[in-house]
Amino acid sequence: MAAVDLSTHPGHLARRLQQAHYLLWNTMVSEEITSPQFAVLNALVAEPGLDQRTVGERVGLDRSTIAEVISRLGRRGLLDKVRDPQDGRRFLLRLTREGERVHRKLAVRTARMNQVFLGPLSAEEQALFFDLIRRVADAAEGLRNPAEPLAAQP
Amino acid sequence: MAAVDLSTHPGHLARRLQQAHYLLWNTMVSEEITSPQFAVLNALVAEPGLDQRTVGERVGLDRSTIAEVISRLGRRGLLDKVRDPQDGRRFLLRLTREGERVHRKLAVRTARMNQVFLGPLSAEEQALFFDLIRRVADAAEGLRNPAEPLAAQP
DNA sequence: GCGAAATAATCAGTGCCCTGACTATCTGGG
DNA sequence: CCCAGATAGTCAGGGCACTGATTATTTCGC
Repeated sequence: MAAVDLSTHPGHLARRLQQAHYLLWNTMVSEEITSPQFAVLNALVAEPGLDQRTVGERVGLDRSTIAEVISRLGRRGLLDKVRDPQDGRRFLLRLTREGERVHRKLAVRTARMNQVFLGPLSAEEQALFFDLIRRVADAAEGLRNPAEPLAAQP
Repeated sequence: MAAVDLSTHPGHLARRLQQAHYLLWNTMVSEEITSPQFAVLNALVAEPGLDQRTVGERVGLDRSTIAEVISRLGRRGLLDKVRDPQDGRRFLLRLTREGERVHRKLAVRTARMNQVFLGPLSAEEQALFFDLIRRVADAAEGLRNPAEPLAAQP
């Protein structure tokens, strides 16, 4: 028997972490608006008028997924989509009043949820938690992107 | 503007971590077999003859999701499903020869991938990484499960 | 023995996530 | 000016993940 211990597999742990977060979000934040949807609302609060692709970049979603998320937010009346008059390929996105209201409400609840979620860790451990995950995720993303050269030699 | 910094939101980080892992898995381990599917193969190498629900428990998947994953592995001929003669509700699961072969092959590649994925961290940091994530995930799961009493008073 | 509660699995429905193919639009070189 | 290449968005297809409802089987209480 050559079975492996999954508790030392970062992918398995990442999946479990995300599932645990999903459940807590559902009970403490919202059953309607998901965490990725909130991330999109948040990006548009920070930078109103972004186009779809750029929002996806900001929150880390590919073009297909961001299209679905935005369509759902649009159906709920939380954002408006208008053609960019300067560039007919783009849609410019902007929150509605209701979208801003929902963002404010959920921002408060999200902060509370994060406290509960990270409750088992001390303040220093929380900082470490962020740092370690961020470094691993950034490095893995860097492996995909061709590592843009500092000065391109023509 | 009341936008929030997502890089201090554990849920957002967990999602990014999982996405990064997904991409690396795809390039370094397999495009056919996914990480959850490997987890199921691994559980059945450790304990052949488990039923569906128990496999789900071992790898952390609910009854619906585990059914899909098992159906896909069955279609690929990696496991067999037979009715439990003792209990007609259950299906007993067992890897085929091919299933065992695939598990062995992927176990090697997975170990290599984990080294690359965790490469940015020192050995102590890796241990910390596992510990912190596990504690957060365990605590959050515990919030759902009613915390079984040590001695049930009848 | 028999009917009610519990359990294993399935199904329908929703949402996230990716890839690869396609359409529409824009931009730049000849 | 016009077409080739780049870019924004959509669509089809596959897989993961959850809830709530349903079906089949077992088990427990009487």
